[in-house]
Formats: sequence, C-alpha cells, structure tokens
Amino acid sequence: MLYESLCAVTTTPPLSCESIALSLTDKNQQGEITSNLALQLASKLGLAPRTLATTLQKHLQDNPHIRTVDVAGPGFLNLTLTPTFWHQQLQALLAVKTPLTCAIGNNERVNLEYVSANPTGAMHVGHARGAVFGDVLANMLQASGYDVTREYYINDAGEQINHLIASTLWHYQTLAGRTPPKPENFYPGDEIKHCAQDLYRQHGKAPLALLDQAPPTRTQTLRRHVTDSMLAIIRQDLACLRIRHDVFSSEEELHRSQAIEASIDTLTKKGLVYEGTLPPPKGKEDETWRPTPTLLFKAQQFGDEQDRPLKKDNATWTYFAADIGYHQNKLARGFTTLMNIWGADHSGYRARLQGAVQALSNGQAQLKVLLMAMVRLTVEGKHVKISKRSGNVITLRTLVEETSADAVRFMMLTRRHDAPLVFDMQTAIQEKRENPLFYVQYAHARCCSVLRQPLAQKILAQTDAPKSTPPGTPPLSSLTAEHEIALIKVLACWPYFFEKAVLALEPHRITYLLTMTAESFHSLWSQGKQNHQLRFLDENDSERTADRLALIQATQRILKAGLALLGITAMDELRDND
RNA sequence: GGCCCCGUAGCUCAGUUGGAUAGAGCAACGGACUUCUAAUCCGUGGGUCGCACGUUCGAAUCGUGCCGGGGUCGCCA
Repeated sequence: MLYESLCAVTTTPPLSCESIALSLTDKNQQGEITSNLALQLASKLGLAPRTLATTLQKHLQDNPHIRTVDVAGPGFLNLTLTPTFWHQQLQALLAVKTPLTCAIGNNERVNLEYVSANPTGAMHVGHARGAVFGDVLANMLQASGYDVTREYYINDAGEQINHLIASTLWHYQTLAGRTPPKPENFYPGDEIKHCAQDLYRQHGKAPLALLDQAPPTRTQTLRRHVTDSMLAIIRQDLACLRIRHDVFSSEEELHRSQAIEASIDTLTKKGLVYEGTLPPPKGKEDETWRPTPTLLFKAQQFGDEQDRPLKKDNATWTYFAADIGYHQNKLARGFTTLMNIWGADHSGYRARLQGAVQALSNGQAQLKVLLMAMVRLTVEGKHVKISKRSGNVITLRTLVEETSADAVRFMMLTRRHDAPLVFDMQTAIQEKRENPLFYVQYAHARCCSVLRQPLAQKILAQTDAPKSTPPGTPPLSSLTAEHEIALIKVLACWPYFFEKAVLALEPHRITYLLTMTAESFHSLWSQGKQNHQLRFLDENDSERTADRLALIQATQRILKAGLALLGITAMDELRDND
C-alpha cells in the first residue's frame, strides 16, 4: 500500500512506473522511505537523474502524507511521511480480518510435491527440512489465493522395494523356523523385522501358506504389505510434525496402469524418443562401463547435458520413465504449475524432468524444482554424524521428541532452502533470545499479557462499543514516540514482504520477519521501563492507552498470523504459574 | 574431468532480486528490574562480502575466469 500510494503520486510524469521497484524503510537518517525511481527512469526519459528527481520532488511535496522530500546522492528520493500516514497504515491493518493474505494466486492450480521419501523405513532429519519447507510453502500459496494440492509420490516400485520384499521374506522364513540364506542387499533396520512379524501374526493360523504361494503372488502380497506398513510409519512421522498431504500417488500404480507406456508414446510421437547409445562418463574411469543401446529421451534439446535413458538393461522402465508418466498424470489433472521439493543430491535430475514436462505440455506448464541443502545436527555445539552405515541415524521422530514439532518447524525455516542448515538441539528448546521461536512466542505472550490486564479490558470494552474518539481528532494520533512509529512501520510492511516471500517461494523470510517484529516489540516494551510515559497502560489517559492497545492488538495479530503460516500455534502465556 | 549449489564479523547466518556508511544472533566487555513477564532491553568492539577482471551513474547481488567446500555423473530412487 505504501508502494501504491507512492506510485500513484509519481505517475505524474509521462511514464508508467509499475515496473520500477521502490526500496522501503530504512532505519537510518535517509528519510523513512527511499526510492531509486529517478535513477531507474532517467535513462528511459533521457534526463539527468538529479533533474528528474527534482521535478518529482516538487510534485511529491504537495502530497499531504509526505512531510519532507529530499534529493540525495546521484538522485535518490528520500521521503519522510507524516505520523498520520503511519496511523492510517495501522488502522488499515486492524480493519482486515485476515492480515496475511493476498490475491496474487488467482485460483491458479498448483501441484506441490514434497517429502516423497522412499518407503523404506523411518524418516530422518534431512526429510524433516523438505517436509516443513513444502508444508509452509503450501500454506503461503494458499493464503495468496493459489489452489494448492499437496502431493506425495510413493516410490513403491523398483529395486529398493524388491530388496525390502526379499528382506521381509527372509525375516518371515526365520520366524517360520527356517534358515534361508540372507539375500543380497539385505535391508537392515528393525522396521523390516516388525513388518515381517506383523505379517506372520496375520497369517497366524497358516503362516507357511504364504511360503507355498507361487513367487509372483507371494511377491505381490509382500509388496502390498511392505509398502503399506512402511507408509504407515512415514505417515506417523509426518503427523508428529503436523504435516499432511492431499494426494498420495503410487509409482507402482503407474506401472500397472500402462501410464508410463502412454506418456513415452506421447513423447515418441513428438520425435523425442530414440534408440541410441550414450557416451561413457567423462573424466571418470569405470571399467564396468559397456556401450549398450537403449531407449533415450532427447533431454539435450531442453538444455540437459545429455540424453537420458528410459529403459534399463533388463528392459524395465527407469525411474525417469516412471516419473515422466507421473508428471503426465499431474498435467492431465489440470495443473499448470508444478513444484517439486527435492534433496540437493537430485540436482542432476532436474534438467531432464523439466525437459520432459516442457515436452509433454508443449511448453504450457512449468516445473519448478526447489533443492533442499543438507541439515547438520549439533548437540552442545558438537556435530552429530548422520550416517546410515554407522546406524547413527537421528530419526525425525527422535528430533521432534527431544525438541518439539514447533521448534523443528521454525528452526528448519531459518535458512534459505539452498543453504546448509545447522540445527542445534539445545538452542531449539532453550528459552532464550537466541532461540528465535521462543523470542517470537514471548513477544506474542507479552502482547496477550497486556491485553489481559483489567484496565486494558475495560478500555477495550469501551472502544468496542460506540466510537469514543472525540470528533475531529484523527484515530491513533497519540502514537508518536520513535519506537512506536518504528513498530508500526514493521507491521505495515508485512503485507508487502509477505507477498515478496510468496513470489520468491521463500518461507524463511517469514521466520525472519517474525523475529524482526518481535525485536521491535520487545524494544518498545523495554522503553517503558526507562520512561514510564511510554508504558502501554495509563489509567489517567484512556485515549493514549486505547491507541497503544490498538498497536498491541495489531502486533499480536501479525505475530499470530505469521506463526499460523508456519503451522505453529501462538502461545497466550509462557510462564507456568506454579 | 563435465554439470548443479554454496563461499558475507572469531562462530551460525540475514541482506527486501542492482542502491547510499553491508546487518542480526552467539561469543567478549559495560550498563538497565518499586514490572504491562529482566525468559527482556540498551551500549561498545569486531569486515579486502573467497580472489581477479568485466557490465554502469552504482555490484555482496548480474557476466566471465580462477581458488575453496558440498552434491552429482547409464542399468539407485
């Protein structure tokens, strides 16, 4: 809204300025709002930046919201706005029912695929990051008017599942009193053992009947049982982080329904599939490499480094082929924007799938791939190795149990998705400034604490009823202290920054803004300790108190709404009253 | 070796998509509780934004080349 009002004022020169970005508030002495508008427009208009800035300055001076306009440096416009302007921003904020929403989505259907961990056991710490990221991004998109479907792709076909099935069968046979040789690629982990035990129990009366089944039938039975029980574990893990999906899609289903054939067929008709041989990997010696002709997708046409195989040597479809079928399926369901959240180890896979989506949709749909960088866990500052081989895997569940779902959700979003993240177990649960979630919750609790006071209740009851402000005085006009205005600015910028965060697909900006808001509020709070004039509640001045309560209400609502986007419930009270 | 991501204070990281004198937290030091919750706040010190060119009024941000870290490189998913 700052943005718009400024644009409206500056459209006086003969050029639209929609595409020109303004920079917002800065806390130093260069005005409250600074704009590089003149610098940007000057070259287009063929004017010197400073002369353009000066003409703009003359127009802007007439604006009643603007107190001072300065031209500085090469042609910056530094504006100082009237307190009334900020009061109006605050009022506008209080007038909206749901503070953090916008309408940029236009009901566009977005398919957001995240987690999609292989159903091979419990989820670990790395999965948690992608899970939280996807979940919060979905929240943000929904709040912005997108029609979001949260999706999970179950990799229940392929070799890994075959290993799982073989391992389960081995456990099963052992339970039945037999001593079969351990299969190759035996899958360690208690989950498989439990899985076999469950199955044994179900077949209690005639456990050996399963072993007597013909191998294809037996495999089918085992497959369903294994994937079901692994998926149950995953769903529980996700549930303890309060993460949900709307749709679970099965890879196996794609194989069964001939969906893969159909999609490859589509690509073949477009002339993008051929039988060929790939060159050997460059710069890497591999004696086992043999040139083998296979079915290839022309990924190079879409910017990939090379064409990519669709069939394995054993004539079954590759994972890529199945994924093409899957994304064809997404497109068929009417999605034009697809977003996939992957671990950074899949970066080499991005170009080929984007190519496939482009080909399948004739360039009508786009696939955005967001790669999650690694998570490192520390305990008391020391790194905990997360390695599957050492069996030292910290599971998602352990992490949540030792901290909390709220802590994991917040901490996982304190960094950009493509930057590595260090998660410190102590910090996540500490009730200290350096735990940002606590810091934000504390600010919210403090807001609630003030609003709970009898005096506050009394004044709120008065202002809620008739309009008690005397006519002629603008509302909220008593909020003039530096720290009060500073807090209003932070609050007023939220809608703008929220929108930017959505467009950038960057949930971490929400945690950052929450921390900034809490900081500004805590700072204002402490002012009241130095200077009692700045305390929120003053029984001798109900006007000022009412205005300050409005500011606190706005702060409280923004904090609550921001936390809600993160899937975290704001706390009204933090201290135990024992 | 090819490709992708990253490199910002001693440590962990932001930096509003090209703006002015680059910001937080932790760690160090010094202050503020007759309270609307001091679980907080205020202040001080701390920088060749990996290096070098280039693009322009202007670069942590964009381009190219190096250096360093991580990931990945047909028949794993």
